[in-house]
Amino acid sequence: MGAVNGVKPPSERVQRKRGKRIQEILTAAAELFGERGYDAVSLEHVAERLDVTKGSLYYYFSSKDELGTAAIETLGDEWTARLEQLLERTKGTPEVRLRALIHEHVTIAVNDYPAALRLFLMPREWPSAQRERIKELRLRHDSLFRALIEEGLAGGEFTVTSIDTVLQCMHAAMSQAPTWCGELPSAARGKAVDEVADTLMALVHIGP
Amino acid sequence: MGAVNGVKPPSERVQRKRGKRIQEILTAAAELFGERGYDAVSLEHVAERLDVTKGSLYYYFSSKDELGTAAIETLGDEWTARLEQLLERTKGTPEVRLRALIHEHVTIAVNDYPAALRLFLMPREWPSAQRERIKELRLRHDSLFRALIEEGLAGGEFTVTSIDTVLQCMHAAMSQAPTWCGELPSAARGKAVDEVADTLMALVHIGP
DNA sequence: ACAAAATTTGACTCTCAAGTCAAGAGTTGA
DNA sequence: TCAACTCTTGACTTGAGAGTCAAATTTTGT
Repeated sequence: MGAVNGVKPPSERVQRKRGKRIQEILTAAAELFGERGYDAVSLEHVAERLDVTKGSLYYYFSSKDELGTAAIETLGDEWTARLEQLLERTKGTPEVRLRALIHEHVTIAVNDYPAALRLFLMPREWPSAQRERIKELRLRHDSLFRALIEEGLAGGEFTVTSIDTVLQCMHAAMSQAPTWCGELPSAARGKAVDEVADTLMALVHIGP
Repeated sequence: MGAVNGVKPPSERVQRKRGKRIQEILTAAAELFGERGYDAVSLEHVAERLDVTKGSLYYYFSSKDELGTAAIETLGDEWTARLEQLLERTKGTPEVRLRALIHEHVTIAVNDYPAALRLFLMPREWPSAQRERIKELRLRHDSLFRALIEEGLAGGEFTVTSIDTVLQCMHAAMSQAPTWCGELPSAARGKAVDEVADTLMALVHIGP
């Protein structure tokens, strides 16, 4: 009864090539979305950066939303990986490590993806089909911060009113940072990022 | 030499009426932009809310950007006025007053204009012609917070690394609040807003 | 009541970006 | 080499929203 599948599967080599192409597209798209935001980037922009035409993109992705979601996922993975690496090479108290994490996160945002964070913070911009996926990404990312804060709380180094609220405030501030640090002359940026990190550390040290 | 102005100026009553109409339009537009953001609202939406057609809006404003800027101005004025009123009726230490200010600000954002704050925070969304105007609005608004913080610093109640950074972080967090508080069942919102206020107060009490 | 002025309408144009697709170019493997 | 498959092209359709405008409607002042 099962119909015999009449078409050959593509060879492995061809599949690998396809996978590579998809990665190239996702990287280009992630960069653009991260620089200018989802709505502001058209598929022609993405195609242009790759020196192809829009039509090709539709050969790999069936819609802008599908490409967009996949690209954000790529971006999120890379970002999280960089933060994890940072944590691996940073030893010390939760205080020291949390500060380093914040600093790295803001640095990535300011230097590499000035518009990326609002993609994660604002589900409003996304078609509802992709919301859940975005939330998951956000959660994984959040967990790096959360784990450190919990560790600090357990050790009595940190105090907070509500850990969720602290996380939300922290992320909000870090997401906004590119907007204001981006305007600064690059000489002043380093200092600005440091100040953000110092200031945000206050969130886990409630009152006198 | 001066050419005689051959056209009658409209009567005062007519002018007042025109002014009122403009206010109606601005109010409707400010509500919509505040709820859904600038790009997501078309002039047809605005017109629909007023039970007229798009064409009428162009009788009063020459472009969407002009209407948009004016509407944001209206919204900003109203918002600032509410905050000023709050301060008038709240006496006490800078600590008490700053907390009340934050609380009120977040409450307005969450209840009335969930998408409004990003219009102020993200110059990116605006055509460059309007940027400066928006920044001024933001500045006036900021000054309420800044004044209180400076007062607290002078009195030795507060400590900060950088007052500008604190303000930026505070605004970023308050702007984000509607996104996450909005998802909560309305019973939990009050508590959430309180926690945001408590948490943000930590920003002006830099640690031990 | 009526002419002039103010306002509103709705049909129109323009532009931009998403999405489609048949035909052509390039690759692969026998 | 050649047939089948993979990929790319560019011209196309479609839809949404900004902006225009002459004509119709409503308001105003006399």
